[in-house]
Amino acid sequence: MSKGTTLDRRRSPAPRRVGLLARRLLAWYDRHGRVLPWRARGAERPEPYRVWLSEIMLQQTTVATVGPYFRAFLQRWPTVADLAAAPVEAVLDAWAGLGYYARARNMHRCAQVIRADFAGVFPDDEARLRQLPGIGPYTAAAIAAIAFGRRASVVDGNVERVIARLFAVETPLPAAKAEVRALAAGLLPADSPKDFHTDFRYGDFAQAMMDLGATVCLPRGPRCDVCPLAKDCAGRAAGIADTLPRQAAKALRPTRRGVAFWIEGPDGAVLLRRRPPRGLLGGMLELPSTDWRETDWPPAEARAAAPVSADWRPLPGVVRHTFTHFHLELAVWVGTAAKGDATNAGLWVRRDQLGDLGLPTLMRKAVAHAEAAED
DNA sequence: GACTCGTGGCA
DNA sequence: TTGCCAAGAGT
Repeated sequence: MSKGTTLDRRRSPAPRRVGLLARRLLAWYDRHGRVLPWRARGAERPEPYRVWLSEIMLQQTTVATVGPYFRAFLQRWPTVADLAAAPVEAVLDAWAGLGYYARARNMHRCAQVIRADFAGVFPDDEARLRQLPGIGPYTAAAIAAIAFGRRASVVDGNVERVIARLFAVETPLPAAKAEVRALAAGLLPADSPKDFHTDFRYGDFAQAMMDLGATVCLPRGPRCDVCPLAKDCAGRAAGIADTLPRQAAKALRPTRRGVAFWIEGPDGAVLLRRRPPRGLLGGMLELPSTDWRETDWPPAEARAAAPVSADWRPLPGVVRHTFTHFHLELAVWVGTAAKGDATNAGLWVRRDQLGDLGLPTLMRKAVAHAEAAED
């Protein structure tokens, strides 16, 4: 391949080249695109509800993790109206373990807006989708393209990586985001007279870009030998593809500490409570706990923070869990209380029902820690 | 722009 | 063990 044929980040490729590149990518997608539970087969378009549900779940979450949750939600709430009618606590409990719980709260609000303001029908354009709770730039574009065939530039983490390599963008993220978005938009074939009812498969193009990033243009060890865009790739030509995209240095994660209370009632039930509706693990069930802070908890201070008074027995060891921006070391104290002592402190749950409750992963670890110590 | 916000898999 | 990363959004 002669020099000067790769893509140049300083200017958009010519329209003819855009069209050829896009069709080459679609041809690759038709052969190598993944079969996924929410993806329509052949030329049909998937239901907007399925696309929306999957896209919310897939935010910062792997395909393998989402699969079982997607199927469970679809079975339990087959339509957006069913989801809107559910109590938000039921949605949160079904979401337990998936993480980023604001997604579930916003998704539920979104369903209610769709029902109340849109007669239960998803809007079919990017701008109106963007106004809905939990739907940001990426998800609005993805739904518009995949569910409605609209011309929309869909840029997720995969596409950022593909674009940064394809155009050899050496500016570190996140500063490079605007440039990457513009370059990605430049790869969409030109507008047809109207921006829909065209022949071009904008939805498949978006999914092709993401599949390419997920299966070929890998974060480490890109498989340029099987990439349909290799001969266009400026990063590969420069020998720097595997070093892109560059990333700004990330902050260190501090360690926070707390004490969780395993409180048994006289009949062996355990006291749980629901966390405040916003913030970390917002709206989720938990073992009652002190705040989580970087300094230690002297026993007297932890006792004062407990929801009931009891003759506490600290368990050996700690539960370790890492969140996005801090590590947590959670000690567990065991005590007993009369149910009357804990009025309004939470809800009593039988031990054999703890497994069905929809606890976030940290709390599952804490429960396991306490139960292991009881044996 | 900088933070906040989960979890599991992998090198 | 540690850090990185994954179909980002809200504030």
